Amino acid sequence: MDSKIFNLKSKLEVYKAMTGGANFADCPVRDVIQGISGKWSSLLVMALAEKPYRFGELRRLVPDISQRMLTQTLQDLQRDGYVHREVFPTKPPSVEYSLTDLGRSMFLPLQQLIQWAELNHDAVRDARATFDAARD
Amino acid sequence: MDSKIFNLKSKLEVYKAMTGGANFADCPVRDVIQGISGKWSSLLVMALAEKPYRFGELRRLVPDISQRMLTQTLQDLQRDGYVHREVFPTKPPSVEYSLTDLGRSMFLPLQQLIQWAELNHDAVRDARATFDAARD
DNA sequence: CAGCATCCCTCCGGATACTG
DNA sequence: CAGTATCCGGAGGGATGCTG
Repeated sequence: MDSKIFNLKSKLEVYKAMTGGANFADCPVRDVIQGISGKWSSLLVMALAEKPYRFGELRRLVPDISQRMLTQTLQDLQRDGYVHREVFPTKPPSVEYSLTDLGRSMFLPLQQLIQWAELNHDAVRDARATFDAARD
Repeated sequence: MDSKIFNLKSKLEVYKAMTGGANFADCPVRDVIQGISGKWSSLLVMALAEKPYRFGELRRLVPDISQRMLTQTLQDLQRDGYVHREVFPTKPPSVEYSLTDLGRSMFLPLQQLIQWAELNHDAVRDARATFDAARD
């Protein structure tokens, strides 16, 4: 596999590009992956990619998420600019969550990974079982 | 955004497809994302996508990884079938790590995400700064 | 050279109870 | 309805020392 796919010239640059130097927060790849690596993040992005949802709807859509984690994950996604939060001053109030343009553009490559995961999950599971069996 | 992109028909199926029912380990997407969401996983996959490396080479390539985490991450990647480990019975022994076919096929969608991350990392950082500033 | 073992500590995420 | 506040157990990950 050609290193040109990274637009990088040396091993050192591979590392620098990944880490952004020495600072963890400046590493683009890990920073982005971190943002969707939460237990519920990809699930919620996937749901919101379909259409906007309200808080309670998401709660019913994903029954086994705690409301603490739903709140926190949505806040994290909003903080990173993936999700837009709109409050309607009704009584009682309702809040609608939707993907931003940034969120939708991020969902495109994420979707590639999702499709790969659905297609190759069995292979990963098999590899894991084989590895564990060999380790006896 | 059309729900057909998921090959799913209803909200319930969205959830079931993500979770695989009730079992976390059976959820393809989270399971795969989990596998590359470690602090060093994507970094090592990216390095090995360039060419095979030996243990010590990876250590020098990524100076600030502890050898404990290098060992463990490589084992995890090997367990999931992404990485092949080959021991050469020299003295002292040398071990070469390389991507498997499964690892290379997984790297293709991952690369899409990597490219997106490099292009849009600034936007994410800006969104984060704006959000934090507004929260005062 | 390429690991394994041990200690330790932070942070993610679950359970529960309470508000505007 | 849509959150906040608090407590707590377990997993992820760093530092250090030892081995074939």
